Amino acid sequence: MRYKRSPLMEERLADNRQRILVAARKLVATGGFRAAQIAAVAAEAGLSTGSIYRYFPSKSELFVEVLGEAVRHEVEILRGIVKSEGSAADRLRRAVESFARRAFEGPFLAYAFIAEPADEEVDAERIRARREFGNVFKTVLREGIASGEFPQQDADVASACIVGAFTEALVGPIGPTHRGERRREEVIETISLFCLRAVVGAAAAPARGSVRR
Amino acid sequence: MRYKRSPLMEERLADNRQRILVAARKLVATGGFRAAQIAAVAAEAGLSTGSIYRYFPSKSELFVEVLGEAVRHEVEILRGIVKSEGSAADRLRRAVESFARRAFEGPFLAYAFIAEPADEEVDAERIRARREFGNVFKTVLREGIASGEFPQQDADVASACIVGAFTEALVGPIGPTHRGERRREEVIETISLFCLRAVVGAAAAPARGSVRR
DNA sequence: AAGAAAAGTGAATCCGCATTCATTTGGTGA
DNA sequence: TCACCAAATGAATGCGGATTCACTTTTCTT
Repeated sequence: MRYKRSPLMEERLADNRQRILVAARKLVATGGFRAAQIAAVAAEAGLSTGSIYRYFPSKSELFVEVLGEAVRHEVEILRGIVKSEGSAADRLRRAVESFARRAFEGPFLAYAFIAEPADEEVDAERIRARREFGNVFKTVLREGIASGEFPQQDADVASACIVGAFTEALVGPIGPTHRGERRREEVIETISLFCLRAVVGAAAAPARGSVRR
Repeated sequence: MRYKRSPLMEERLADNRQRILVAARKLVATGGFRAAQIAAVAAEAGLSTGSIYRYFPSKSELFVEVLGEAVRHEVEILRGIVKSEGSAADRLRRAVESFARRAFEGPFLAYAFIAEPADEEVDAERIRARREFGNVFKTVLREGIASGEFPQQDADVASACIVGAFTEALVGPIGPTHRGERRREEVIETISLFCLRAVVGAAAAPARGSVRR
């Protein structure tokens, strides 16, 4: 009779797969893509290099999945904020702040996903990711424009600008130079205000209990 | 007696060096870093692979110089605009527009320099480049803030945001997807208005004879 | 418990390129 | 013109890693 995987086995396999993904993410988060060779991933996951290929057809596909997972998670959070209650401006600000804050928490991972050189396929995925982020912001933008809260503007371009703006501002502190912890909230606020003003077209009051000066 | 290079020879050597740089730039502009192997550069420059190493110690250094040259040129132009007459807002807008317009003209080169994966050293140079661009914008920002034309804000972060904003907005149209020629001026204007509003904190009128709608 | 098939292993391959180097080519000074 | 040295050449080498595969171990079926 044909071989059949027991549920236990099934689970162990799924577990291995997951462990590989986690190991890969961890390596990227720690030392960037450069540190994430297959051999290293295998060691981290407690498997042999050969085994990796039993779960993923190639290194690229593995990392595309790692990136994809992270992005899906991030987008979910942002979507949640965007769909929540409040003015378009407020939701936009909260989304930017939320993203920035998380980027500060996992700097290397963020850096790798935002800016570190990688191979073609992974890079294509990164571009897709940026587009997805952009789309989330585009949603709020459109709502704000429709409601008259924001002035008329090309939402595609403007949302790309938003993504670019906080991305770049974050890579500075995130990448080589680490600004001190103290400045962190200040940077986050500057970024979100920047985006807000850009879109609103007027000095947006810091609003609720945000950190000042 | 000791060997001495004739002026003619001297010139030919300098010429070769220059031709290598041009060849390298051309290849990057055409097919990105991926297409710019030493062998290809050599062929394009009409030399052998070995000869390249007579002029540059390594591939990385060659491309660092290529990038550096391009950046120096760009920064010069931007500096010129920043130092020209006019309100801070106007100079800022013109600088952004100028940069964006040139990026549209040489899309691949811009893409490669802005976003394409490359090796560590080249990438470090790219980061330096972004910082330089940022510094230019920081200058206007500071002036505008000092004069009260712009509201108080962290010029470091804000200038990074500006660079990031137009960079990202350009890589979209520049990279994989090419929006039609028609949208070009529109995109440029959206970008510069975005940056302007972000910094000024108020809807800035399109001013002079800029393209509308 | 034996045989069959899957899963796991890691040393050996393979590959793409940068880099080198033994030769050849061609300026340079006497 | 000769002897010599710099410059140019491009085939051969070296290298970092991904990928493979012959072999071992584990799991499943009867």
